[in-house]
Amino acid sequence: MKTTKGILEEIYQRLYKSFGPQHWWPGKTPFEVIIGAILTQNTAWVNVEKAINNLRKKSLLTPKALKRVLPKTLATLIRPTGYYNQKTKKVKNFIRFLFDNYQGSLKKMFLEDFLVLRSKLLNVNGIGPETADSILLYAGNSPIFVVDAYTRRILSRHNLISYQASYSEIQNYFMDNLENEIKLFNEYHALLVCLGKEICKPKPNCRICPLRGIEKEFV
DNA sequence: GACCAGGCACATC
DNA sequence: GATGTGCATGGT
Repeated sequence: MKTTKGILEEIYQRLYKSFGPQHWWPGKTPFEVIIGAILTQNTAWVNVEKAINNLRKKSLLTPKALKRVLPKTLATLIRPTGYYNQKTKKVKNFIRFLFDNYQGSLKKMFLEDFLVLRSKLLNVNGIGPETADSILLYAGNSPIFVVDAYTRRILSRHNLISYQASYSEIQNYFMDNLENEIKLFNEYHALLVCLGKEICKPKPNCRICPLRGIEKEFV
């Protein structure tokens, strides 16, 4: 009989052993992380990279530049990520939020208590719980666990949570049972994404899954 | 050509 | 609170 804490540690160890450190987030600056977090919503990362590169070429990866750019221009540049009209509004909404509250300064924004900032980010149209938490953890270096579709799929496949569990239920499942360490939260989520991309897909390849049978040890 | 990808807002019950 | 739908490109 293992505890939840025990099985979460076991999962982490196995993933780390299989895939190694992930060095997340795949973005050069905190601002780039934030834009990437918005653009990757329900979108393959390879397409986000194309959009980020388009923005970089036009020197648009700064708050000021994105404040000035015309929505139509922005939409064209982020087209590869899909939903480009929606995402144009989302990016613009975040930029407006950043200037209205923090004079366009990420440094000032992250001086805010991270739970207060979280609730403010959730009030920005286009930023939901996963995007907010990704911003807080990977751009702001705050101790919060990011939950995504892979997390839900992997845990429910192993009968550790219900597939219908809410975002906060899954988040608490981790945060109530893991040490409150930024580095651990960072690496753990990245490793789950790695497993999800490689193996735990809609059509899984359980034969080579490093977590195979882990739920049986739990009972 | 079908299926999928590191969500979210909004309408409706 | 749960469930359904629109948003859209690009890779496999």
